[in-house]
Amino acid sequence: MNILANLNPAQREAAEAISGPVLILAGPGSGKTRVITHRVAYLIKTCGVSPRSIMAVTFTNKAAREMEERLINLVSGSVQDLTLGTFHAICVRILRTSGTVANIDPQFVIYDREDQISVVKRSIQEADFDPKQYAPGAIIAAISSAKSRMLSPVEFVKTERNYFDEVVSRVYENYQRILEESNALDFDDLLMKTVLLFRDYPDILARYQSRYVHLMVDEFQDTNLVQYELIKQIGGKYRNICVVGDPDQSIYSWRFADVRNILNFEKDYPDVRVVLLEENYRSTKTILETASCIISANQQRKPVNLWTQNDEGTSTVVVETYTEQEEAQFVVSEIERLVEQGEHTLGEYAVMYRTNAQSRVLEEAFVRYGMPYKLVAGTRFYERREVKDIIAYLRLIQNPHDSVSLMRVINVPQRGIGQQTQLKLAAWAKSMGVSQFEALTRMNGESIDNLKSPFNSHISRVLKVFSELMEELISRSKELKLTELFDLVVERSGYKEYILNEVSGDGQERWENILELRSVAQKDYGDLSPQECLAAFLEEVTLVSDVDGLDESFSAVTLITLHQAKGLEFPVVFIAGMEDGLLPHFRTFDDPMQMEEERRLCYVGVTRAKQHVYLVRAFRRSLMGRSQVSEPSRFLNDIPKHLISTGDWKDGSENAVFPSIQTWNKPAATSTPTAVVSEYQAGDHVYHAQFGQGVVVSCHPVKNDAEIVIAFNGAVKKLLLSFANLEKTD
DNA sequence: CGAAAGGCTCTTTTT
DNA sequence: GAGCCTTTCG
Repeated sequence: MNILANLNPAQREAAEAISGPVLILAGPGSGKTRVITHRVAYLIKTCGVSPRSIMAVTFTNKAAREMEERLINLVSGSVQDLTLGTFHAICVRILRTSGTVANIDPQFVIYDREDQISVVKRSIQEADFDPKQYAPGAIIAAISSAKSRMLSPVEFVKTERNYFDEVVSRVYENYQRILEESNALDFDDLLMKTVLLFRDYPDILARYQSRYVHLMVDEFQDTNLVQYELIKQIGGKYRNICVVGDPDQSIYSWRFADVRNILNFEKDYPDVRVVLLEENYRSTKTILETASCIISANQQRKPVNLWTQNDEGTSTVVVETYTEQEEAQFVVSEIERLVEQGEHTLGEYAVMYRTNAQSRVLEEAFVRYGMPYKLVAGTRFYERREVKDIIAYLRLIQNPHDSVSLMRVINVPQRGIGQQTQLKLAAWAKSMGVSQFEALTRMNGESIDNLKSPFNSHISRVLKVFSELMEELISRSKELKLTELFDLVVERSGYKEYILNEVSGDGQERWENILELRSVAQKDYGDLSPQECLAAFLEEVTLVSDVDGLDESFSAVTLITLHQAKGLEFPVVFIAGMEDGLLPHFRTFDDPMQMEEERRLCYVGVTRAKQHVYLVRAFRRSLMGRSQVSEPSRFLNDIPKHLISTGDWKDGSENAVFPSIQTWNKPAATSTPTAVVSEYQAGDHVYHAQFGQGVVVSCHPVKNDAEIVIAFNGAVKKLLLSFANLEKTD
């Protein structure tokens, strides 16, 4: 059987070009993923290349997982030895296995954004700057920018151009020192340290170069210079490098991704073979034309010729509502209307938006209607306080030098180790030149250079209890299975008791999040040693991307940011918040380059759709508390009138009177008497028409109604009692 | 030391 | 409208 039989000529050319550098410029919906997977399958099956010799880089872990699944089907065999994952995940593996020579302790932990903020704050203070004067975010961005150019603190100093740079360089110096002392790497370090490792140790690079005969990189338009360099290094021997991208979908320049990588690729590899994928298989002609008109207004771009054999399809629907609440109601009721007409199932709808803040109002509407939805990374699971606390304990066990985690949990639950004590501990450790944890272990024993412990006997005892707790956990971690260790941590730290007795009353919910984290730890990590399991678990929870958690096992409307939507497709797409100030975002108004990126973002959104696109906006919207009036998105002006319909719910005139909510709403909310509330109690079994069987977690009155939280199979939902239409069951 | 209360500033997008 | 920080009091 010919693996490439079902590809069109251009796709086949791209898949067959296995030697030398290849650049695939793939428009949206042109079967890019298909080409990549078939290319790998072709290498393995037809050309007899060992999976071990292939590295394929994807943008998210989800994309990697899907590619693996498809490959298993295509090659009907194991692809275990294939190196497949994100740049970050691949670099972690390289650094853990080969980094020791470059002084990288394989037990390193990875600092995420929140950890970075905490380190930057400390760094600002240590540099004697006013922490209120400099936004940690801005400094992190500057440091990240430096690392994306592979500048160490020392090298960064030489590039200083203004006072802010000077501030940054001094903070950067502290920041990097704290990371080193903590045996921690941030996201940028993972990439940069790998490139430096290869640069400084050619023999190690040579090993990887010989192994990876074939390299492939997806979403190449969103790679940064370090990632480019890494590919150049590893592919240096065989030069069989295939990169796939679309400049029109470059939307991560704020993360220092650089589209110029595509141009440079053609320069660095003059013998490159360029393949254009221009036939779109995803969208209707109308959708494709709408998208083309939006993107064509960009100045900095080469024209491309996208086309499709698909039908004309329906008009692009442009809708204006009065407020963002009505916008949300329109979206939900429109979906309901379409579903009732038999147009697609709920899982085939997506609602996209520019900012995460927009999701809340949308979510509320879905809850009120009792319509199932999935919010991609709503209040991101791994960023929740209780989840991060437990992760911090586990990180501390893996790597006791991790000062951010230490400071996070040393007094959670409260152990009487307050801020003053923590500051003293930090200062004492610094004076001895050891990590804070090491200082703790010296509480009673000998101190270095006669630097005696600064604590009184009471505090000393409290600190000793904590350090003994950690030492016990560390020693048990060497023999216990991951879930056993997890349970031990939660019990012995006192965290379980602490969280369940929270005064705020959401202790139960937080505890359930911890149990959910535990279920991740429960998964099969193969036959790794306890230490390796712990490392694998921590790596997984740090490098997850939000879309990775997108659950496709049940049918519900997807709520997602435009950035997260990249690479996905849905039959029906709503883009909410089509307003100047939101899309394009007002922070981009004074920068033409950024403005072009906003346009690309809009293009990405529209091109996700297969059948129908709705562009929705609200006339009035509250932003940061204030209610503001906004103009329609300037991008709407670029869509020719003949592609648009404004829907029949509005009379079309500029000053239309907006229909009252009731015209699209379900029957008005009949207020539920408070007495009914007590009808439901935690533990009751109930039935819901869409979610099925569930158990009541909590129920409390709000205004004339009640908010009821129910655990359904696999998902916990918060519903408004009057809309939920519950049936009590036994 | 810790809990509670009040005041402050933001909010783009994320591996 | 929320999360973070500071202040205040016990």
